[in-house]
Amino acid sequence: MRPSLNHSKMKSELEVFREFLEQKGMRSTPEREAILTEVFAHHDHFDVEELIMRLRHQGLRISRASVYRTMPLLVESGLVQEVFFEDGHMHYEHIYGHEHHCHLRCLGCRKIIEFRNGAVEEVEKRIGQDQQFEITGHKLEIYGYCQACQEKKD
Amino acid sequence: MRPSLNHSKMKSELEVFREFLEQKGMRSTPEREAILTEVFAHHDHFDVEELIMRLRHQGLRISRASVYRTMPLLVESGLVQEVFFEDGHMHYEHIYGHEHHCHLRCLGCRKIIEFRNGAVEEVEKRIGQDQQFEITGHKLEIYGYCQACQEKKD
DNA sequence: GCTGTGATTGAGACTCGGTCTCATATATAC
DNA sequence: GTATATATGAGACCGAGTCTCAATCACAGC
Ligand SMILES: [Mn+2]
Ligand SMILES: [Mn+2]
Ligand SMILES: [Zn+2]
Ligand SMILES: [Zn+2]
Repeated sequence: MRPSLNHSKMKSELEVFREFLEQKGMRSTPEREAILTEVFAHHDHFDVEELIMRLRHQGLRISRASVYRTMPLLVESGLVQEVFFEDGHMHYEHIYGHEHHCHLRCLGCRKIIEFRNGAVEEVEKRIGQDQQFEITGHKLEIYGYCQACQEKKD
Repeated sequence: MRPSLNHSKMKSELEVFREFLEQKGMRSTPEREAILTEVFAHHDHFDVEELIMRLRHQGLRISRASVYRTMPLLVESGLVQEVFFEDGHMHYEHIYGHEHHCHLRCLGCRKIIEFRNGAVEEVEKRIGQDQQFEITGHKLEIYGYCQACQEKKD
């Protein structure tokens, strides 16, 4: 599942990113735009190493440092989010143009299943009121074993 | 909030840990038990560095390696859980003897508020059925700004 | 279009959380 | 008590991510 929103009247991610950079007094560069493009070229949960490899595969030699420098910008602009920390490094996904979703993770094979659920938004709202917090978001991960991995355990 | 369960007929964490180690063919050692004791001596979200400092403060010189080796055992035994990854390292809390809770985090001052909520358990159960997963747990974090930090932003 | 200037890039040094190695020490079974 | 397999500690090592600095480049102003 990767439900997309109706894109008809949305800005492109490139437009959003350019405006974000401009409004921060930062420059739009070929490196930053190539990274953005590559991030939106795949629908998956990736890490920086994979991203660099994909860029290389496109013939683009963008330095590690630039990729690492760009990730926080993509996150701050709201185009991308950190999904989870696994195997000693962070994993990301692009979110612009997609409905909010949570993750179900198999502890056996590490498969990830995405799901949407309104109840969590309710909880979020109520806790925000209770605690006088201005809520900006949430992350729900459910852990368990997929059917295949349950059978493997016998 | 750190709601405790009724401890009257519960095993102590030390008993649980000893049984866990025995059943894994591992040995109970003064180092492991001192680490366990220190972890249960404070109700907070700590990192390994803090834990080592606390042990030092008790006059105990347990090596970094031993502490790092013991953490996964505490997690695997269900006595402790990883709470979140922040500032480049993992944070933990002891959970044995405490009801499950989730975390509300202020992105301004990094204050953490714990809360309990039954709705998440419902979601967990339903998603497990839908996806044929055997669920073992979940982690819900809500992000936002506490009242003080909202005011600071003006 | 050209220029000037401050932002950006890339190479590689560096940091630091966490792991591994191996010699020494010790818990436990007999 | 002894044997032996497991655990510890010191420090080397690893790898994700950051920092430095010289060279490059985007873009505002002419
Ligand atoms: Mn996802
Ligand atoms: Mn907690
Ligand atoms: Zn699985
Ligand atoms: Zn705050």
